[in-house]
Amino acid sequence: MPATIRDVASAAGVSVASVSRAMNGATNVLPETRQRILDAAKQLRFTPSGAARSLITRRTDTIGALLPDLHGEYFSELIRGIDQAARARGLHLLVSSSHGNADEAAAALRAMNGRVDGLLVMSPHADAEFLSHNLPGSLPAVLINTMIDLPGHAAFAVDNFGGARAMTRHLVATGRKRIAFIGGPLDNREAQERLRGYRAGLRAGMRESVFEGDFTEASGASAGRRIAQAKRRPDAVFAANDMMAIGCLTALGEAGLRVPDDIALAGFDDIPIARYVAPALTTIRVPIVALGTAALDALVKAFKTPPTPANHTTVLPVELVVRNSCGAGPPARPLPPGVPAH
Amino acid sequence: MPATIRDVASAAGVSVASVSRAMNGATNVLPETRQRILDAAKQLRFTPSGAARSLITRRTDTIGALLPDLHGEYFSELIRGIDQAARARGLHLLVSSSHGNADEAAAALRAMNGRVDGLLVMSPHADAEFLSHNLPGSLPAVLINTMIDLPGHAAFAVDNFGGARAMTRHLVATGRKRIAFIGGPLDNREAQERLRGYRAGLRAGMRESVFEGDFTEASGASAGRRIAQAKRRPDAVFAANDMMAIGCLTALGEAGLRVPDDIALAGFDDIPIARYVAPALTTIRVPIVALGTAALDALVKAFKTPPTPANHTTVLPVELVVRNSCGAGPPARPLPPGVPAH
DNA sequence: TCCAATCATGAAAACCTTTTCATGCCCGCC
DNA sequence: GGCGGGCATGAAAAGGTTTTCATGATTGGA
Repeated sequence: MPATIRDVASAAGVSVASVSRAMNGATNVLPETRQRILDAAKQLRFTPSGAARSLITRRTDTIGALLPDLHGEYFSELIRGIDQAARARGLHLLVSSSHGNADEAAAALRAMNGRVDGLLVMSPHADAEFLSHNLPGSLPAVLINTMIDLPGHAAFAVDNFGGARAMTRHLVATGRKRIAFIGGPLDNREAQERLRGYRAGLRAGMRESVFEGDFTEASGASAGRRIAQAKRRPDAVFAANDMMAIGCLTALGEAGLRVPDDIALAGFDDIPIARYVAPALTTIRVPIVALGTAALDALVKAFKTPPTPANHTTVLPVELVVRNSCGAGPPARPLPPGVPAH
Repeated sequence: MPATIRDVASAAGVSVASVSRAMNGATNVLPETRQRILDAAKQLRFTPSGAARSLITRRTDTIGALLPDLHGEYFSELIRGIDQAARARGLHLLVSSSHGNADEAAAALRAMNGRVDGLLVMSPHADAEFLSHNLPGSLPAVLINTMIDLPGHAAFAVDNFGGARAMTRHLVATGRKRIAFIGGPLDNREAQERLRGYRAGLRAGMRESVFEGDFTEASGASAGRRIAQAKRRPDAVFAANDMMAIGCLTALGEAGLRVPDDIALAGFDDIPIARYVAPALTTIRVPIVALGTAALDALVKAFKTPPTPANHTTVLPVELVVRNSCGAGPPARPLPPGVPAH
């Protein structure tokens, strides 16, 4: 039985309208009356109900984020970007994660209606039809990391194809002959693009060699073990994301292979941890934080100007970051501490 | 202008009550009527307004989490634990982060009222008075990582003192003579406890040596530089959290010091990255994920049984994890890949 | 001195849903 | 054949706030 605005009104001997005015800082209330109201409110520990308020206001000051997952360095960074931009605008964040199947995702989408002013959707396996069916009508939404063209919705993605091609070409250019690829989930659009980039980056005549993975460290380790035992062992491994590369790194080390001397290794994403592993991971830098802030900014913009029927999908550029794991790293880099100078 | 329940009702030629019943799966509606209603709802893309619904229902199926920050490995893990438990119960997560000052935190707390069924509060600098003043009355709340005793609220914390003491004792036991400590923010309760534990772990006669830090990697690096140049250089550094230890590791390496040969290094938290740095970081394992799930579980329990006036604060045990950065790591551990066997 | 205008305040509608209670129908049973 | 009971449905209240409109008082000017 929390105190309501009525309780405050009767305690202060005024009408609910005056309480509302006083609480919201309207000017047209006598200073003396306002003080009486504020005192009563404090005494009763009154806090306006967000539900009631946003029912009438039609504003929640909250944006919803539908993400495939909430943990791990990638999403941590993404949320950081979103949160940063949201806080700058005084918006709250309602997060919803991990929708294995479409029904769950649809339910989550529905549950958001009326609790948020807009939606940030990153759903790697959702297609255009699913979204256009399940996105609550008239709720602004911005799509993240999907190549879907959904008229009326802004979308942001990173250049997965270009990045993977650049990395593959880099490995080719540094003399690697047999480049293996550890892929992501088959139904994941980003993973598909990266695989496509890998293929495009191979030199004519090179044989592709794709190992299965699912973006987890464990799957990278498993692929790494298979790679270490391959009859004709690759001299380079390109993992579709950093976590798999790190798993692979461990597995290769345990198999007695030296990175990068025996085998080069590269990842994708440039999550913070990539700099810290030994050897430091060559990877493709994805502007994860910027992705989050850009998406939120676009969403806020959509609040003001109703989205044009033409969709606008922005592809953020990525960047090749060469470190030591591919053998082409800057020799000037100081040795990792703890490693004998030898 | 989203469709409301009224639109659906008139489209299907029934009353709003029937629509509500049909949408919520009540049994007492004729199959034929239900189908007509569901069709109309789908056609109009009707989604019930969460605000209106939770206004009358007095349930939001959402829990609010007030955290000091959202990014970084520590919070990523914490959120993971919370999200895991929340999803298992079909609850949503409204997160709010980074409240530099008390006013912001109070505002965030107020904004949650009426939008959540319960609160998870981790606010390292909030004291009991602040909380008892600003926690919306009658909203169940669970406190995380605070030693505050707030009657009627469950609280969870980790054994910061015991962990820090154990680590210090371990360094002492492995023969370190001059152990420096890099502290966290002065107003942070956890940091205070860890400092206290460090002091308690030193052997009588050992001089304490505390360097300033703020839990960030940069502050750890800065402390590391000062340590490397100290006139009587410590032979061990115990950082109050892993990120500072990692910053320190880099700084020590750049100063030409070898870890652990020249100087031992230890952290606190055992965030995932601690295993990957070279040398792997000796640290205190904090059950971060368990902390999150336990807190959420306790909150859900508080929904059912009104909290007893007696408060119940649970201290989770921590564990010493010895790796290579303190020179006492298991020699059996395979060399990090890429490091010449030498 | 009177009228108009300004201003603080209150009454009530509106937001959208759930739920209780009433109504009317049909069926089965005595 | 009449009556009670079960059942589908509708009308209306409730939930807590904001906001519009009306009201009454006070002030300033003519």
